[in-house]
Amino acid sequence: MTRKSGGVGRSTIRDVAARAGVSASTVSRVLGGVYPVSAAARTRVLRAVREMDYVADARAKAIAGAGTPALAFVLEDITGPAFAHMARGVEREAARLGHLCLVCSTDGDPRHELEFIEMMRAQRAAAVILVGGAADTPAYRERTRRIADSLASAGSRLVLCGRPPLDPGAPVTVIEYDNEGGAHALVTHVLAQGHRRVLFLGGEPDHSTAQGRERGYLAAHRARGLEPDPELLLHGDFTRDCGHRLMRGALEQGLEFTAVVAATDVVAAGALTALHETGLRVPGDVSLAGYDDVPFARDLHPALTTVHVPYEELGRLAVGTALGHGAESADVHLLLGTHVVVRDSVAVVGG
Amino acid sequence: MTRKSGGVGRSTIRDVAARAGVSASTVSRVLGGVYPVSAAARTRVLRAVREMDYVADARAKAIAGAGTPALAFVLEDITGPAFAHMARGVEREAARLGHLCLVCSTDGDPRHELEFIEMMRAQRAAAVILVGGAADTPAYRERTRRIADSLASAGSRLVLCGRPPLDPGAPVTVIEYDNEGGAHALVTHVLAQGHRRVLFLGGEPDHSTAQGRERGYLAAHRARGLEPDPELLLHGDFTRDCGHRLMRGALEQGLEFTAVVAATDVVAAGALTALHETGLRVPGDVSLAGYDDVPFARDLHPALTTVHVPYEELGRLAVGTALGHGAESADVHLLLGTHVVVRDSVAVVGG
DNA sequence: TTGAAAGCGCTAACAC
DNA sequence: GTGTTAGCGCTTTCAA
Repeated sequence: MTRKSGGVGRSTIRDVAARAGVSASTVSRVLGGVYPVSAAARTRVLRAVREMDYVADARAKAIAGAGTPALAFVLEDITGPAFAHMARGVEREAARLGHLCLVCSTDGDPRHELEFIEMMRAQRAAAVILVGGAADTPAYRERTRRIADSLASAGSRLVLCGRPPLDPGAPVTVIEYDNEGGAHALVTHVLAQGHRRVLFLGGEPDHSTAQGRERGYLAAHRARGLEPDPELLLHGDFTRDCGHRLMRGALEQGLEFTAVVAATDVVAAGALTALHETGLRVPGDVSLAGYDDVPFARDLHPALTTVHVPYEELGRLAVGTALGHGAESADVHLLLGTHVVVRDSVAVVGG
Repeated sequence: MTRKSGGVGRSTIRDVAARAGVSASTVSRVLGGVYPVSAAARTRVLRAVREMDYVADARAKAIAGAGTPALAFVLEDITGPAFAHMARGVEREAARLGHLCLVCSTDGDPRHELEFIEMMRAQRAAAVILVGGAADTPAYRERTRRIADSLASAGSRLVLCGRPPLDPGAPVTVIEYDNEGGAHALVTHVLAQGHRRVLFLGGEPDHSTAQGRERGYLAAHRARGLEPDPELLLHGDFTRDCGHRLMRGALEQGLEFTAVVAATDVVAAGALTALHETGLRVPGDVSLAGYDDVPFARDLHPALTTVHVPYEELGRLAVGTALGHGAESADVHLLLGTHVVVRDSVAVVGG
């Protein structure tokens, strides 16, 4: 007796069939809503379904070739505001398209990342979306390329969302945003206020996001015929504490500067507090700018001048493009624009 | 010819078996790592697996009774800092225990919630975790009770994380934190600074979280023999804009108060900006407190006095307790403590 | 319109 | 040790 009869334990399509006095195929057809079924049978089946509170096992369905595959996304830390917004974009678009979402946090450990990707591959996810920047090294490219191939050969697809692209030919969808352009515009704005010694604060030096923004910082200087003092580049990570620590350090060392551009708004928040603690006025004594335009940026005091990044849109597009085409379609590479949001934390130098 | 031979499309355990010159069972045994297999066979199998980049289909595994079921969590909006921290707790603990996580955002719409829960039930998730407060109405209790029963009868389990509990006897795990106690302590602290007209700002009036905090606000007053003016209770929602709008409104109307306690830190952030815009000094002219102790609270200016809630722990416990026991185990109900974090935004009245 | 039967990819009980 | 066989819960031919 393999049949489980009682109320406990999920009921199967055969239980429903028995109760409705039809065959399993008929139940399947009713639930699928496709094939012709007599009104009488349909009614009896639906009643049985309701009475038993039956839901078809999605995994069995999937294995039998029906059902919509899940979407997977992997990020570093869901509590980061930028990550969270990309996640929201992914999640919303997936829901709109009827897909379930699998999610994993790596805490920045590439080994976890690999493990997770294996799991998602085992789940036969329609696509695996890697969210957020990474160290853009040869090792990264090789490892990620291998993941892309492996996913592709399993009928799935890799999507890089806000992450360094791979060498041409890799079966991958890339949705980026313009770190360099945004930083260029922002720093240009700062320089236009007369600042000449602008600190660049935070960000891991080999991280693609930090590098892009730093390139913009440099380019903006050079476009004005300026060559920034290398001492003004202070690296660390992307945390609030890093911004705080670096800022204090710079102040205590007596480093000279009139403005600071932080790698992210979160870093800027820490820096701002350090500035306040030192008794410096922003932007009276020193100007400060961030990057990301996270929600709390406008409630800092002064409201933070920053660069807006369409994070949610990024996530949405990642899903849309990944699902929108078969494996042989052209490999999409999108670059979304950013723009400066001028608020109150940057002022004319000496003003 | 049902066998797909080429490189495209996932390969099956039988493909691996054929390549290694063994039966499918042997492959299964090698991969499962349990049964005795000859070294020779094991080697050949592992080589084939590597060469074909094979990963067993987790869904087929699951359906055959092996594999670890996924965990599901449903929240309103992943970009809310409090939600995000609970999500992190859930996700980390799930990962530690080897479970995958399914995630859904409802945008606060109970219909979406129901839809999602159906999907998770179809996935045969080990547990469905509902994250975040809700309107605690009879309809809520009934609906949620039905969900709990339905999940239980399918061998899954409902977990309420930071959400109103159900009537006794419901097959549900509840992990709450002390909204009322935290608010009581916070408001007591504010009153101790001599404030007598304390605004309570934001939060949907029928939302369990807001209600709990409001109860604490009231209780703290009454414990001092004070009866707060009903006019000082300003309802809305949990957004930054609500805090901003409500605060401006109160100021423009000339409502009298010397301190404001916001329903959340996010609401407090909006209120703080409104205060600044009006030229009022905090805490010189008016004191301000929040609730949640989100990361940006200490980078507001002045740093925000608030109530710390162990959100991540909440999520972690939700997973742990849900998975830790069979269906017939005692129905856990935990209430986690909170504590006031005194920073700089509340001062002695008139100080 | 319907049921029986085969099959999806995997595991596990049962021989050999 | 290893292969054969019989499921897991579902969909989908194929006949009837």
